[in-house]
Amino acid sequence: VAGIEEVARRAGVTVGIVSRVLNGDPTLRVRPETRERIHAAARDISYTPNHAARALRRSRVGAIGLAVHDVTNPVYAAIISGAQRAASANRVVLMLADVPELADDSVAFSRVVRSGLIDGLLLLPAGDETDDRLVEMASEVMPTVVVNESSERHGSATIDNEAAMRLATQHLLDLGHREIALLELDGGTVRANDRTLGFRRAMADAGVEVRPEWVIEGGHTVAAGEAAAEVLLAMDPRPRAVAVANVMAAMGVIGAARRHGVEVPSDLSVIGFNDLHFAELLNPGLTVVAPPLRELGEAAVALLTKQIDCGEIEHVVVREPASKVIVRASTAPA
Amino acid sequence: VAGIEEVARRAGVTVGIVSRVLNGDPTLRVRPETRERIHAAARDISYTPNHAARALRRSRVGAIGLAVHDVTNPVYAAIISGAQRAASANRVVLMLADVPELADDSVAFSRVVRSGLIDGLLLLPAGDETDDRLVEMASEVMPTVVVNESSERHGSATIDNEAAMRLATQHLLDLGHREIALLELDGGTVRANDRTLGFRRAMADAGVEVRPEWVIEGGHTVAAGEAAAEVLLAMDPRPRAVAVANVMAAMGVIGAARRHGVEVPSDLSVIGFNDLHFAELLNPGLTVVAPPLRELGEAAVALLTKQIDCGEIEHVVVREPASKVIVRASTAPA
DNA sequence: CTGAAAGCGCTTACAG
DNA sequence: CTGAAAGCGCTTACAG
Repeated sequence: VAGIEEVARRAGVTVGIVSRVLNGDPTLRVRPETRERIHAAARDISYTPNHAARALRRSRVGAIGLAVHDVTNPVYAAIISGAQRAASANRVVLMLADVPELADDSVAFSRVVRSGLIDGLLLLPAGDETDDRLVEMASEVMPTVVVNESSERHGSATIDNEAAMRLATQHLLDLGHREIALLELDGGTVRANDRTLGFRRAMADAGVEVRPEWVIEGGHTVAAGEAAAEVLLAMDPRPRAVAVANVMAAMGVIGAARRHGVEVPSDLSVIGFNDLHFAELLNPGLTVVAPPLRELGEAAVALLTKQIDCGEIEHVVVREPASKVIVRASTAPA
Repeated sequence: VAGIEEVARRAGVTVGIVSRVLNGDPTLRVRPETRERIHAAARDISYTPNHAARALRRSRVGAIGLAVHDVTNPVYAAIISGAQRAASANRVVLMLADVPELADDSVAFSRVVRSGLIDGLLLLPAGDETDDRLVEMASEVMPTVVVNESSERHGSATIDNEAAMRLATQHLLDLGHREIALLELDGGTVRANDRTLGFRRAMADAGVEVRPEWVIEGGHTVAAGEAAAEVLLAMDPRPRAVAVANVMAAMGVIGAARRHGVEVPSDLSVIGFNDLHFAELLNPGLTVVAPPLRELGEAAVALLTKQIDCGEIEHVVVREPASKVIVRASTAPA
């Protein structure tokens, strides 16, 4: 792997000139001919600047980290893929990291965050205290932005959770439902509150009463959703529709309903929050409200890049494209 | 972020000594007292060696790349998570990359592969020509190992596809099935052949005839599996069980069966290849043969690390733990 | 036992 | 218009 020295030798100039030509230094005046020779030489040997050397000199690496709780969680897929796309477009490399590992293993934290391996960190919190610890630790050392959750003191990129949940609820209302339950998101996060708020607003706007006992915590796992659904299905009277603030929990609801002999959607309509690439393949296919998660991932990268460049902490709410309801088979008219 | 200079200043020694003490240079003799002062100083300021400086000096980065076609493909989840775990254990950073991007965008390829950003590359081929191109390009520049597919000329880590498929087929045979079809994997890869071979071996060993028209290509997507199932279900006579060499295709089979009014499992037993975290949640829950994919990811990292260290190309087949059939609701006695 | 110095491959003021 | 040189933060032969 030949270096800049070799390019300089071939072009008959010094390495300084090569560097400035290849980096497009505007203050540099060279004859077009020299410039051409340099480009040709670089092309000939497929010259690629050494990453480490450049990073060391510039004290800027061209890489950002994305810390998630579980790479394999399908809910993160769209965000990760949006972030990856934006990173590529910005000529920045994206590195996946593990939140629990980073938070609990100080060697791992040092290696990834303190060593200058990355210029900034994107953090996708799940809602437990590990997240808070990590974001505090990281933000002391480098630009950090929280993704999918609001944050006062740190940069943050979110979707409009309230609007999305209002939309989901509206879908049930539009189908003629009035006996609607809510399975709230757990974790006490801002997004959990916003989703509950969206539900209540939609219900209030439609003049439909919210029965307090029909608003319970549904968690963010299949098991938690199942457990919550058990409670709901044992009630009398029982709701005829349920808005679930998390898609995993919504899957759990369908499973519990099946076991209870409750038909979805004829006995119970279910709508989840966030789309999944396999939502269509469930039985029944799961109706969801799909917020712009891919765009959220993209926006988060843009925000972090900006924060790395300018140092200013900003907050962004991604509203484009608007969330939309993807109607599948788990919801039906009342 | 303080550097080695600061540690040296605090400990009252030169940076050379600090470096050698902290890196555990065995040829170095220092008084325990000095050693202790150095460690204390490093601890005090939470000294972390600068990644770029160290990489530049050592010409060894401590990072490896993992190129996949689609980060969000749930089939890769277990492999990725195994690789991530092994990377952490080896104090190596894992970077996710996109196969098509790397193969088709020479700037991206240079930035990731030729710049010394990573020490080696893991490649998870999907079976198209992009993979071949990328593995050729990459292996010329750095240690490269192919994951989940055999390769003569490059390092490779695979599972025992034949044994796994034999197991899947055996499960159907054990249930008393004789009219068994096979949906082959597409792509003409070694693993595709091995899976087909496993099916044929199991059938031969059981003395059950394989009907040629019941062996067709099922692809590796839901849509392809559906299409293949349509063909199968239109046949007369029609198979009562089907072994599918890919799990996405198996999901497609279930969908197609449902639309045709063919009950799974009472009219048709279906077993897929590879587990999915949501296989349980499908309806019916999908029976699969689950090879040790997480261990495959781990082994791949180990192999690449070794290849980076010693330069020798090796091949490994991961057989521990053995593949196992996870019985769910999509298979039933004949 | 410890220090001084070269050098990894770049970028960028500073001279000419 | 172009060259020579310093320096980013480390590691490691080489001297003392």
